[in-house]
Amino acid sequence: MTLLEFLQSIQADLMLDARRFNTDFLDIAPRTYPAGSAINRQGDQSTKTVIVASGWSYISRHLSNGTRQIIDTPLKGDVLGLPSFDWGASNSLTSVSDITVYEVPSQTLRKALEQDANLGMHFSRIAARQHAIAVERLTSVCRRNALERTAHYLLELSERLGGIAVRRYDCPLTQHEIADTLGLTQIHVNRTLRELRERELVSFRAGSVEFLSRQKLVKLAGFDNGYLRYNWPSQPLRPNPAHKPAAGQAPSA
Amino acid sequence: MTLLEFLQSIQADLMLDARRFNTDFLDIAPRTYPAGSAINRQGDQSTKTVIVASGWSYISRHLSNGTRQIIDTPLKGDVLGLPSFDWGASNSLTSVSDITVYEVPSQTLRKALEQDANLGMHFSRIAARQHAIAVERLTSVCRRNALERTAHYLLELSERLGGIAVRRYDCPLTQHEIADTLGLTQIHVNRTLRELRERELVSFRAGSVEFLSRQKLVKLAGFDNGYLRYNWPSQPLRPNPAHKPAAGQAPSA
DNA sequence: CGAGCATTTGACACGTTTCAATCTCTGTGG
DNA sequence: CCACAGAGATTGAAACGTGTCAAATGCTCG
Repeated sequence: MTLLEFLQSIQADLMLDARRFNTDFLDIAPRTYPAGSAINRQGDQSTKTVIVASGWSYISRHLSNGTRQIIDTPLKGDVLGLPSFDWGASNSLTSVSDITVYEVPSQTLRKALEQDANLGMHFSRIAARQHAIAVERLTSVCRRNALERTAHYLLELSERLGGIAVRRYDCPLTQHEIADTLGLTQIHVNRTLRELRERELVSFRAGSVEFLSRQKLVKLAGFDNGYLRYNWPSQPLRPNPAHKPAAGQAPSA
Repeated sequence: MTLLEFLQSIQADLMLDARRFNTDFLDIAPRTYPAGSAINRQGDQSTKTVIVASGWSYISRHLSNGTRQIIDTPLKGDVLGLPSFDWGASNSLTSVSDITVYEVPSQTLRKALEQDANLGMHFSRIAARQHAIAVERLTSVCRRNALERTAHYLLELSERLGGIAVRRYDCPLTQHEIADTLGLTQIHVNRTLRELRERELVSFRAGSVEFLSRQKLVKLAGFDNGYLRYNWPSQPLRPNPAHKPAAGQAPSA
């Protein structure tokens, strides 16, 4: 199996058990960390790319004033530390639950990139999506209040986990971690979640997120899932029957 | 001249007059827009990549609630609409001053990418830097107050314009545009700029930014320019004498 | 000279933070 | 089996930063 096929399979079908794949010959090691591990620390000179197989974690940056900002919570299929992204040096990766990741040495990636032009395009799409997520969060933090922002975030997580059909999902993030993600305080996240619950929009209690009225929530948050779509090219560099443009999800907003 | 050489030259030496280059045979058209033009509109199905040669502009996103968020103010040498980045559809590009850009058709880019493996790496580095800028802004907006945030932004612009040696620069952005960039109101940007001036840190009046005490400003903002460095690989895919890792700037913080 | 846009200033309102407790779990040791 | 500790969640009251509203000033261009 090529690295490209591996990436495509882990990302195309989120229901698959990642361990089904024989990745030995790819020089990719699946590795498990317990909850609360520092998989990468800001400042590390790491030279590996990490692909999330299962579990929750967060990417964070620590500021000189003592605070931290959570950049994103990568989910199954997300790729961290793309080639040329000097990622490990400036970001920490901490597991929230037990987590399984594939760690790809830079050398392996370099070779694979030389051999397969489509792989570069694939990484480019992944990078584009991650950038779109960061830009959407920036927009959210600047232009939406706490209620809209939290609603938007919970909707984004649901779509990234499995699409618009998801009615509820487990989320092990603490209110403090959500606060550090959305630029709020833990206390205000608490009040905001209460209001979302009292308005019968979403309920987030005991690690379980349940949508009560997804439609109203989408409207409140001004949520448009377009930015989460992988932008498959209409014509791959070489024939590639695996993916068509139509593979994207239908908009929910 | 190859596209890669063109990109390298326009980005390596910001002092060069971009019009010196003969770009005809690259199928790259230099094009000038007057101030206030909509070079790209959110929703356009554009299939071109834009390289900024000179002038100021901003990338913005419009929300359903009527507000807008300015994502970035690209400067000379910045590249917009990288391949796979479904950029034009979700972002607007508006000129603030008269601006000259190179517009590269997707087809040209596609061919160039197939011919030169280093070009893909080059774009990857550009994408990484843009992502780092977005992440730093997200961090800034979430964890710095108006004073620190504005200070940080003015420092970032100076470094992107010419490095730490820049004592003053012209900036045609209005307070309203800066507000839409930093997640503030125009009125509060005004108050903040006044305080920065009264504290004798930076002066921003009549389109001119002048550093009064860059050292104190860096400290106030918690500014570390590491995220602005292009992450040149230690070993390019093929020998490439033009760039070495040491080509980066020295940290200022 | 006046229109239009950007800037500047003041007073007040509001959203979010800060501070201080209390409450609810869950796991652990006596 | 219960007491306890510790982490997370919840609530209230007050403080603070930024937004909102309103108006005046300055600048530039026809």
